[in-house]
Amino acid sequence: MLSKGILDHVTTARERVRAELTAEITDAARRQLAEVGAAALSLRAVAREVGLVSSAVYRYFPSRDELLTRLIIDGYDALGAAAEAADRPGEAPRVRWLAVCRAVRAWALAHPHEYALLYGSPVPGYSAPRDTVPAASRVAVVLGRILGDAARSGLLPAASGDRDPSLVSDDAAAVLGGDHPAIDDTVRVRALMAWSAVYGTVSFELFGHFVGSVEDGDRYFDRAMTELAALIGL
Amino acid sequence: MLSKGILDHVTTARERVRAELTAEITDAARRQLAEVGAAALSLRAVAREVGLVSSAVYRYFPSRDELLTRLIIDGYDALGAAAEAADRPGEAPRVRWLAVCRAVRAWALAHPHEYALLYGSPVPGYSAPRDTVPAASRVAVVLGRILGDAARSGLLPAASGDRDPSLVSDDAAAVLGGDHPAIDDTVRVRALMAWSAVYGTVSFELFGHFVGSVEDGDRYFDRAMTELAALIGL
DNA sequence: GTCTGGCGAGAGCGGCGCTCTCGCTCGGGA
DNA sequence: TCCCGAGCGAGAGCGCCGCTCTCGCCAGAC
Repeated sequence: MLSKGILDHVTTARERVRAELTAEITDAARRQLAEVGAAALSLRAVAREVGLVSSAVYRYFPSRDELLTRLIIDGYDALGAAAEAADRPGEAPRVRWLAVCRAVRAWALAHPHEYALLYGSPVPGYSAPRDTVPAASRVAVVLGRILGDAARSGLLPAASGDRDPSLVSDDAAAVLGGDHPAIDDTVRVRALMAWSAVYGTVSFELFGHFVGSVEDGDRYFDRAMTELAALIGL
Repeated sequence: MLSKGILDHVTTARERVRAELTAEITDAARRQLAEVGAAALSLRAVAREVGLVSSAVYRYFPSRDELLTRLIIDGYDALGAAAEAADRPGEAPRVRWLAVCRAVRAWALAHPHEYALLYGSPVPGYSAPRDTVPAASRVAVVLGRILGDAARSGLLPAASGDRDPSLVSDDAAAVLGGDHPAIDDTVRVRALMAWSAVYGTVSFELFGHFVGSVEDGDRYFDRAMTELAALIGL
């Protein structure tokens, strides 16, 4: 290890087998997560599943929380990919909105424990929010693009042009449709609110807060999301 | 213990001291919860704080989850009381709506771990949703009463009168303003959606999903809740 | 061909939830 | 007033958990 040369990206045999075992561990952890949830995910059980003694796993993940962080990032990526795949850029904005919302809900219902890990209570003392931001933004980017396309196609009414970075940050404004005369802070607040309302709706259903209030979750969800689409002008 | 007579509600000395120790345990548990969160709440640490050996606590709570269930119910009651106290039945509906929403957010910010216990990921395998329902409904009852008062004061426009118990249950419909020609299923869906949107907004802020997007949480929250009020017609 | 860095195993620490057994004590029935 | 058993707290212990440290080995880098 004298120097870091040009060909360092050529993985050595050691690095390859290490990457493979790391993947094997995260796969086992993901299975555990899906079965018993994040709270009951045990590094020792993961180790048993991959045929290692528990201490050996620490060669690959410095702590249980690091392993969970890995699963969080992977979860955000999977959810983001599902949202991106559900978008149909040619369609009308409200059709696209509903399709993406449905995809988010479907992913959540199919992966309840992973969804809870992403959007439920933060599990450890405080994991690593910074690493997770890019992956976590993917759904927001999809929804923001729908809003921007709607504005560019002239669907949204003219707006006042209010702009206050302390209300909605510049970064978020760029994602939420970008610069367009039909998008001002009122629209951005509505969009942000709609975004969190989607997760509020999915979380309530998944965490049982709709028990006794909503019977047909599918139909309720579609109607709620349609109301939201109307709120942001789609 | 031959019979359960008329004066059984007169607590015996034994029952009184038992109730006192039970309260002491739940108080200690609540302090622990506020400090370290539900995931790290340890029955042994609670026992240490009240000066008991861990096994003695099992005389009062059959398991850690039962203790958590107690804290969940207490939390719902505290939040519900805060919401009820914030309501001002004489004021305009949208003023009342905003006041109650602010109270919910304020309580959540003041008791983040308790809020996470109530509205974050369900902690155990599955606690006891049935016992918690009455306490959990209190906030919804307050918001529903505001909607009903608005309808009775003629603020809401006439509605189509749609009624579909599989979309919104009869129980929920009774809470959400009750029977009134201005309240149909569209309004009920909007109200239910607004309710979950409130928690989506608070949860996003509390769980860090607004980091990088919203700087001034107070102002954002007020504007978002105002948009919601407009959506349900207040 | 050597040798060293990375590896897995093993033992062990403290803490956890929970169980069971054992004496004590004190309140309530006689 | 007495006595006795229900209810109690303590203690030991089981099998988990996360995490640490040490040791011997072996293969891959030079």
